Amino acid sequence: MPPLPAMPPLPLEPVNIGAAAKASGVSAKMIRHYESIGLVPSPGRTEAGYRTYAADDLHRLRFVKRARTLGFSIKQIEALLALWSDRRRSSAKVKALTEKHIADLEARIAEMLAMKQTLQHLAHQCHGDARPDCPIIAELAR
Amino acid sequence: MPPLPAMPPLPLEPVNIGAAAKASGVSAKMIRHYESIGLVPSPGRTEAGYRTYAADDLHRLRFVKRARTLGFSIKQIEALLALWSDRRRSSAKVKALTEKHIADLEARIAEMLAMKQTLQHLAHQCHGDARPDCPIIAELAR
DNA sequence: CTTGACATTGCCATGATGGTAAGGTTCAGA
DNA sequence: TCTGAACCTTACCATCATGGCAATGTCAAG
Repeated sequence: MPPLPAMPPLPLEPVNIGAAAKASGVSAKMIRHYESIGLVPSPGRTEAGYRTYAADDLHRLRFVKRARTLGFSIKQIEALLALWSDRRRSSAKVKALTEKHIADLEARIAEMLAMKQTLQHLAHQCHGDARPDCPIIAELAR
Repeated sequence: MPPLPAMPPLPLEPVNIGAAAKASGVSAKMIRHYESIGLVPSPGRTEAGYRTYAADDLHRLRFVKRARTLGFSIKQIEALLALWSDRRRSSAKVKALTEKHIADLEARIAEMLAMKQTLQHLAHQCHGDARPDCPIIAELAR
């Protein structure tokens, strides 16, 4: 499956938060959260106080969702949203932000690969039977 | 550098939390935290209420530190500590726990590699100049 | 005796998300 | 028309591992 799966068409009419969640892939809980931290603007409200999301809002939520799926942090998404709505943006800025994120990912991947290597090495040396001798424990207790 | 670097010899005399932090590589803050959640036992106290760590305590803290360095969660370390002090443990249990952790690592690594792949693909297509056209933004806004 | 380096507890923050509780609204069906 | 289900609201707590700060107490050296 592709990392950024296609989604069903957005509703044209303003919808409540539940439908917005379904349409965007962002949980209602997180939609409210994103609003509270200012990542997405406060949507309209019905007379009863229900949030109503127009096509624009849903579009933005989807953008956020896709960026999260690619592992961008909220702060980075803030920047990406600003660049998105800036018609005079330079693609260089977007690319730089993305490459920073790629570098972060690579660092974390390398760290975890190193852990994995060590662990596999240790696990390989471990009999894994009923006896207590265990190079894994021995290494931790070294 | 090796994932589990050798450490200086442990002090033989009981020490205060600052020296325990230096000797174990665990911050004083985290030592107190581990105590509060029961991961390590409450150490002795001086009359003034200062915690005093004996060689045994320091050994245990080092064990925790090494396990954290390998990415084990606190819950897993709890189990590892129990196995460590169980002379009738089966190495199979240690190995199983370790392999579970390896599998978790692999899953996270795979997820991040997928992100990285997609991002690199997009970044590669992006001019990265002063113009606003940007396939990265386009993909997010799709 | 003062000063500086240490120790104590307690609270708040991170990042992104989930849960739960206590209440109000809307709508469809009996 | 009533009622119940399914929705919505806010507000708080939890996760996981860690850091920071504040107010206060202790110890050792000058």
